[in-house]
Amino acid sequence: MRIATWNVNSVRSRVARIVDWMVRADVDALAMQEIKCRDDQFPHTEFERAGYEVAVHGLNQWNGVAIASRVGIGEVATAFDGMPGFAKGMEGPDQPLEARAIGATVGDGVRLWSLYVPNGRSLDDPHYRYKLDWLEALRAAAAGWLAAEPALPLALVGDFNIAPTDADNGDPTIVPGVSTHVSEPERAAFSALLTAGLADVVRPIVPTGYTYWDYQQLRFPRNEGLRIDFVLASAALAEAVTDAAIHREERKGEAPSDHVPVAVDVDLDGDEDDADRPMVF
DNA sequence: ATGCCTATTGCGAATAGA
Repeated sequence: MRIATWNVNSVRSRVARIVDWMVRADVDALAMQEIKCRDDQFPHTEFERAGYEVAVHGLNQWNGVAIASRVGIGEVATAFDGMPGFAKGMEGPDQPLEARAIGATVGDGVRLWSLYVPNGRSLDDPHYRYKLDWLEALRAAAAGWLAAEPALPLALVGDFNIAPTDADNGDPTIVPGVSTHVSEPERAAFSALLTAGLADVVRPIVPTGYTYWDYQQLRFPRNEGLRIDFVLASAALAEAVTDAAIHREERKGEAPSDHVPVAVDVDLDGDEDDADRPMVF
């Protein structure tokens, strides 16, 4: 089974491009972030015509996540336990939840979460505290799932809005000590996910390369990007990974997202069916 | 060229992104 994650930066503005890629890249299940619409605005027909069922969690024009699958989709959840909310100018525990997480079981029992981690905005913004709290709640939830079922094939995928190492930051405007995405608390929060039993399964196979380039200042032609989109897998899933790719070519051409898809092949039943499927087209 | 920000709301300027 081939699973992928992609911050699409509005599903309505580039639905043809997204579905074309899914078909061309032979993707079985795609986790999307920043769909920027509600379920009733989502372009369901285009996905269905290509053979995908979609579970959507979108509240308004901001954020929004979805999972498209042609290998079944069930047990949909639109938040994880303990997930904090946020509203500008509000403090305290009653802030509304945003559409930043959707979980579903796809294929042969893979528990897939499409995650859009808060940006943080700046180190002194309340959104930054929210980002750290959100990540800690995610860690606690994932630790709970794995404690209950150590052999669970769990995938936490999406836009984590953190460049975990300096090698993941090629953008000269993102400065350690000044900018979000590279601060020590953010990197510690990411590292805590790994300690909780999740592994970045792309980096060992694709050791270099970014997943995001700002639209401004020729960031893509200059290759001044960030690696902030990840596939984090539990041990049971990580050992079944047979290939991975960052689809850099999706940053080219007409009206691209500022992020590119990241895809992983998993072979849970060990039959190596995917061994001869080309990863990049 | 892989090209100089982009999407949404709503009709223009604000918000958000990272």
